[in-house]
Amino acid sequence: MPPIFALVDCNNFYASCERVFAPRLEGKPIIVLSNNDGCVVARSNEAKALGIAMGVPEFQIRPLIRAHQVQVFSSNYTLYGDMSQRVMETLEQFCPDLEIYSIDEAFLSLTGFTSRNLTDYGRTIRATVKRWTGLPVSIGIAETKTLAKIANRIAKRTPDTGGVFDLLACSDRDALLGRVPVEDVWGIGRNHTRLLNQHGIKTALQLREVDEQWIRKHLGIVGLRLVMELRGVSCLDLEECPAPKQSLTCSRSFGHPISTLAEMEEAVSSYASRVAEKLRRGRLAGTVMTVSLTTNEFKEGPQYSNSVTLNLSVATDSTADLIKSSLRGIRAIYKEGYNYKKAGVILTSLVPASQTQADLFDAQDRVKSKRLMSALDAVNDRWGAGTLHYASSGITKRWKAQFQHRSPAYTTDWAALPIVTA
DNA sequence: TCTGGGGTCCTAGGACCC
DNA sequence: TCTGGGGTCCTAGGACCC
Repeated sequence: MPPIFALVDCNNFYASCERVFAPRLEGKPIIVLSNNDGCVVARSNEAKALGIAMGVPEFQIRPLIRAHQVQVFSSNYTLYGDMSQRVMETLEQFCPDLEIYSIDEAFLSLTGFTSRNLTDYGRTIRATVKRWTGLPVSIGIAETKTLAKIANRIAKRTPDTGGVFDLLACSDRDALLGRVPVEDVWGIGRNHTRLLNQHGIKTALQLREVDEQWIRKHLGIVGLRLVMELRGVSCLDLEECPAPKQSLTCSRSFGHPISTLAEMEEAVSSYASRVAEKLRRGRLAGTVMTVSLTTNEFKEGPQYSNSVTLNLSVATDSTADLIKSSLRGIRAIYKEGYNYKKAGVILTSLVPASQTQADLFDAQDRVKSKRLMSALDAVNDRWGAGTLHYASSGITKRWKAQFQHRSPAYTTDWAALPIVTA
């Protein structure tokens, strides 16, 4: 049976999540900012219409924000993560074969659903998600994932589709592909766009017709797959079981520049703690740690960035171990005389925690450490992240990122439940 | 004053082995 | 004169994604 994919994508996801809990903002421009309230990472349609671009720094659009009373939110990942889960659970009711592709997107396999009118089925899905979660979605349907992405884009931009577009049921496919700029094709980024444009390839339709040898040479195997997908040959399967994670990162910009080793040690050790928590949550342990730091490239003055990779010799998920290594790393690369903007801790060579190798020369009491970590996680789950933490992570944390416009955790914290007044 | 964070996959080139 | 070649593993860097 030939495969059929649907791509379901939440419209302006973060902005829409904020609006669900602030219905007075219906029809108003909304933006959501990145960590530290740095850049715009989500915009409602009204904000897009004002010309606010994705990724612009907030300080550059302040006059626009004031002039049009744009509603500004800091990002609230607890809220978005919970809303995402509700959307995915709803989709599962309609189609058990589902791949959660990102926080706001899922691919469904509609292979074998052809006895139905797929556009109608999509409309039912869309209406149900809206009713159960309050969030608007768009749905694109086609015989490959890459084409489903394009169908989704058409659904989103063409109001009379009612938010659902089935490329299989469409008679003028070539005309539509001819209107899709090549940079909007899934898998074509800035650099490939430049290369393709230099060779006169400007649309999805033109990309589809490119010679296979040429594409293999210039865009590699990934590019070749992409072209085949545009031709309707499915090369990317639905991946229902996510592959095990290969790396785990905590990297953050500071609330203000750091210029002392002591403060840098605090930050890095708190990032290492965060990585340790994520490891334990995923029942993983890590063997190789990379610690990095960097100054602010947007500023004048001397720049420095560096990283160091440490082999931990034994896979671990212990906060104490990881802090110790992160401090060793940061001391190796820290140089006096710079204003640092950001640091990070990355763990790689991850293995399931149950399969960690015992090291004969490892003198530590692993059982004791494990009990300590369980207690630490339990307290922080119950009383809030960071209730218990290692002293090396600092008490004042002056370097921590700022969130001036954060909305409450409406759906995950009893104290923040929205209140309905009659 | 103020510019995010967290991932994956592929490729080219070097080291090493036989 | 003229000095192999193929396979594997590892790593750094590039490109892309949301």
